[in-house]
Amino acid sequence: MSTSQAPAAATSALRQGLNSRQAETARKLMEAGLEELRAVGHEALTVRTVAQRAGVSPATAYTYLASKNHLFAELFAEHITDEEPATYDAGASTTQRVQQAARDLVARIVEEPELAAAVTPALLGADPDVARLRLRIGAEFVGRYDAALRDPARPEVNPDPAVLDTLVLTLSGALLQAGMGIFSYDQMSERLVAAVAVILAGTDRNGSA
Amino acid sequence: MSTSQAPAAATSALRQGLNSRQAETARKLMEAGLEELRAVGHEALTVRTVAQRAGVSPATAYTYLASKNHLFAELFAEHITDEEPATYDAGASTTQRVQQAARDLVARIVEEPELAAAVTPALLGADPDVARLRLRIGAEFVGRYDAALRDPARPEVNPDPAVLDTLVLTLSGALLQAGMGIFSYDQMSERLVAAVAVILAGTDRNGSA
DNA sequence: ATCCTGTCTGGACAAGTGTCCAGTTTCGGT
DNA sequence: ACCGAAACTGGACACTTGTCCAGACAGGAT
Repeated sequence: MSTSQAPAAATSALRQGLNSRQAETARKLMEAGLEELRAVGHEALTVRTVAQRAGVSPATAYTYLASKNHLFAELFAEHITDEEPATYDAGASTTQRVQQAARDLVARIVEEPELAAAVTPALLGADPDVARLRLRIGAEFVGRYDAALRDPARPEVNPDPAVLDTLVLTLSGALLQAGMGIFSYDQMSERLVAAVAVILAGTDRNGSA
Repeated sequence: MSTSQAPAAATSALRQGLNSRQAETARKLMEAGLEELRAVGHEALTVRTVAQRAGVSPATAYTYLASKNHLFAELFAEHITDEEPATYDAGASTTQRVQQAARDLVARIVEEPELAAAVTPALLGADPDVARLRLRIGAEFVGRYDAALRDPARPEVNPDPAVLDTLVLTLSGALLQAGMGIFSYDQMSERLVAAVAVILAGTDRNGSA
């Protein structure tokens, strides 16, 4: 009865309601997780090896990380979120802006190829921790395309939701197909840029390839 | 030295180069797999429970099924492939034909919701068996959209590959998002139909919403 | 009827995953 | 300097997954 293992909520928010000591442990685990991922890939990585690299016992690691998948989702969400928003050339057409957004996003993802490979299966899990992160990641995608779709001259008018949905669907699809190895993450960029051109061909009238 | 466990290739084609006895065992396993999937869902299903339901030892099951994921991929490929090709109304626009194709595909998928939920994560695995099936499934998707895109009056002219790619990306994306629980498989149909309208808005000139 | 080839069985096995708990360390407050 | 609460440790645990092998079994050819 002298312990209370779980920080804050039992299986929740890695970065919420942690005191400084816990925050430090969590940070070490995240960093070790990314290093381990780069070093051995997502297949070989286990929560225990991450714990070891972080200089922490497996039991401790499990109080912060519900699972391997949770770690991957957390790392990916952080990676994709930690980027300054793009600024678009004033003269760019909608198509050009959205294509830029797609390229930026893919570039960011490709920076950590192992993470990209790890996250797609991870996000499909049923863990509540993962579910929360899925929403955050999805929101980030929507936010980026939404921003790119807005006319710089009139940023208050909302983009067509059907177009936005379709763009996000192609992005998810590209992520899935790259995750499956149907095409490389390098080719992903071209595919998405082409898809953007197709999708906006009916809407945007000055800039589709 | 008295055995040769693996049928044909060590870890390959479930339906190729099997003699009648093996084919019978394989069939029993596939049927039992689908029943088990319906009964307990893909989380609880294990190769061992499928073996038991099929009246076969676990060791035998493992000579046909490399893994749970392999089973799911095999079942899904069979399910999606075993359907008579749609016929389209002669007067239908390209958009209408493609929307019909999307609806048919989703309808087919929704027939076995547990299978749909199981297959998305399964297809992301690295097993060679799964990789083979991924290609077959992908080809089926492409084939259906390709057929729907062709003008019934001039079926020999190939559809724009960029449009075809984009359609397949949205389909994969919808599958992924439904697999993640972002929307239900019921909503999937609407989303895809809307996406088709957006994608073909620039191309097809008589039938987009 | 017998043999031979190949399929199937039963059970043991190693490896990995997440849980649990009793005990130790750390650190802030008094 | 001490005390108590909270974080961490080490190790055992139950469970699942896929592999392996020696032997039992069936079915067709001779």
